[in-house]
Amino acid sequence: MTLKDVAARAGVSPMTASYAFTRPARVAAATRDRVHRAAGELGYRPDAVGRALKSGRTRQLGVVFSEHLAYAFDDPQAAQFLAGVAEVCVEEGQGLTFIPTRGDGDDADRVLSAAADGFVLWTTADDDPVLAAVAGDPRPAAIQGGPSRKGIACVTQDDYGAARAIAAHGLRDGRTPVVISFPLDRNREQMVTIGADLPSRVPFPVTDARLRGYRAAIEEAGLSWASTPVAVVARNTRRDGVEAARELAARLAPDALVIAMSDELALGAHQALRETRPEAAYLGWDASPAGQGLGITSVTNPLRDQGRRCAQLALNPDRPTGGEIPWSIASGSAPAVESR
Amino acid sequence: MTLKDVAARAGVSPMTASYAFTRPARVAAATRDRVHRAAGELGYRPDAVGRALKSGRTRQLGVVFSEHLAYAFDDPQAAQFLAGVAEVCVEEGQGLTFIPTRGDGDDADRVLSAAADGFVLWTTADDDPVLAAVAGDPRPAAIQGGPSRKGIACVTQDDYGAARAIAAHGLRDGRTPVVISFPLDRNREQMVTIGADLPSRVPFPVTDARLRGYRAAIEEAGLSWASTPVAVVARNTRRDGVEAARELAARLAPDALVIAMSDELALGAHQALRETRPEAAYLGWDASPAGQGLGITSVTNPLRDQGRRCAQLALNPDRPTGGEIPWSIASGSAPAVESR
DNA sequence: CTGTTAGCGCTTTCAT
DNA sequence: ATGAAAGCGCTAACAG
Repeated sequence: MTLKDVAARAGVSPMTASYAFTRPARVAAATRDRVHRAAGELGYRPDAVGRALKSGRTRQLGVVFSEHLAYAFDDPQAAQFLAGVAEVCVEEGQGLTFIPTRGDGDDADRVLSAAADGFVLWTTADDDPVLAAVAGDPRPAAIQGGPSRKGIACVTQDDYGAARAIAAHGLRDGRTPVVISFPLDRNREQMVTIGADLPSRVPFPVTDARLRGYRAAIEEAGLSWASTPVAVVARNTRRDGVEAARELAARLAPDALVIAMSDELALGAHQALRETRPEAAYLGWDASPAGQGLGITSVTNPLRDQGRRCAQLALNPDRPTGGEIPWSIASGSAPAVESR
Repeated sequence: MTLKDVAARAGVSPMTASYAFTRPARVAAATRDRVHRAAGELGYRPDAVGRALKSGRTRQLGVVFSEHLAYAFDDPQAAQFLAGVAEVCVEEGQGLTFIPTRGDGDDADRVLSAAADGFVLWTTADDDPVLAAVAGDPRPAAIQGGPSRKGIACVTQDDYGAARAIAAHGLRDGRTPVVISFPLDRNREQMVTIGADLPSRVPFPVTDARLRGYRAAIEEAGLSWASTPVAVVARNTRRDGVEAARELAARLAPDALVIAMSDELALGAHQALRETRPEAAYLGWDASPAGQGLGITSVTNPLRDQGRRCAQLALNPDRPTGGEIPWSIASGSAPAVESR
């Protein structure tokens, strides 16, 4: 069932048959119908691989998560982002290919070898080899959250400004802060430390910016960043939030302000501390419905829209970018039963 | 940067260069190193398209959601399923391609034209043309939740038995049931009706089986299925659960049993009715953490594992299937503040 | 409006 | 252990 067979059956050349599918207008209506009928009778479908080889375009957008791929689906924020990417792919008639990375040395090769016309990356570390590989590839690419690189369009919100603003908001009535942070490096080592012992620069740009923002607000509130407890999680899950809160428990004032880098982590902390620290307050990120429902104050983060923008940039790099990613602080209202 | 260039630079034939990558053992170590060095210097990466054309294998698994593709990422259960699929793809060194469907007549062609060696489908309706198309294609395929078709391996739990069991459990102490159901057809029309007015057969097999299970339990409890209110949602989201509950409100006894087909829907109903029907009880499906935390009783549904199985079946159709998908009834514990 | 030519990058014979 | 020939399915460029 190749195009040649269809052409033979329709009594035309393969070229005409090809045009009947790809440029219907270029072929006389009668001929076109004959070709389509022949194709139907033979059960012919154009072959994407042959088409891609000749045309040089795969009509696929490659999506790279430099993590164990399954995590992408476990993280609700990543899922929102992917939903936005998928929307654009559907609108533009493009396919969506996930490029699995395994964390071994071949990841960069795997990405570059992929059958894709452009790439969308989920935020990663400065030293991720995939980043350098994609930056050096001529195909267009966009990344959510950074790091920023020449050759890769960067779509992100002002993490520093938002972190500083939400922490200042949370600290306005004199609470004592603790921080629950995303991982500090690609080893994802879980630990509890203090501000003074953090590295001066974290390779994940989102994490780095948020830490700097929290620090600025804490110091501007007249508190000591150096002695602020910081729990570092391995992954952005509720479970890790629970564990982080448990490990921080000894250092928690009754009126603690738990500053978490995501609603998932804040929700985990809330779950862990509900009983023992009923007066604690929580800051998160992404303003999830669950977080809002439990009274967690959060930074809004339109990840679906960022997914849309990344996909658009990776498909049509020349289109205008669309300006800043907006954010605001959403103060969730605690459920009635808890406001006693 | 084609393989020919690498071969020329390494002073070997293209064949030898090819083998140096695909069958390293078939080439003398010295030659192999020379080829690899030449490739490194030239920045060569094998081209997936050329490879696929000649070998006839794309090393990609195609995933089809016969919905607006973005919904796949909005539904936490679908995300779990995808996480399982992705895990297997990473383990097997396969790529993962989403095949977007648009709901138009070309979906079947799009799926069959895709560059994929096998297909994984998310549960769909009996009359979905994609189903027939994939069944008629020689490539292996697996579907979660059915419908079952020759040529497509079906991975599903016993929805009828589980629905009957959980409904019987919920009805054991005399509550009055209402049902919140997934859509009844591909139009996804939202509505409120009663058991008597439901079609005798729903084209979505999962929905059909669960409705039949609920009906059996309700009738076995001596209640009237015909007069049981049934709200039908358009999509499996919390928001739709809220709306369904609001529309049912007038028909709700104080001690109502809200039988929802998912935890998402049950959570929405719980949110809508918390204030006005504090004594109501809720049944869901999938035993999500959020549902368990709010005391929703639910059927466990290992969707991640089903994703793994589907991927394995679509990649290695000869491997053993692995037996039944287990389920049990998980009774969430309501938070302390509500158990008064 | 339709056909001819040529070749995209790679790998499966089969020979050396 | 290596190479030569051939072609996977399709379409850009150019004729006719």
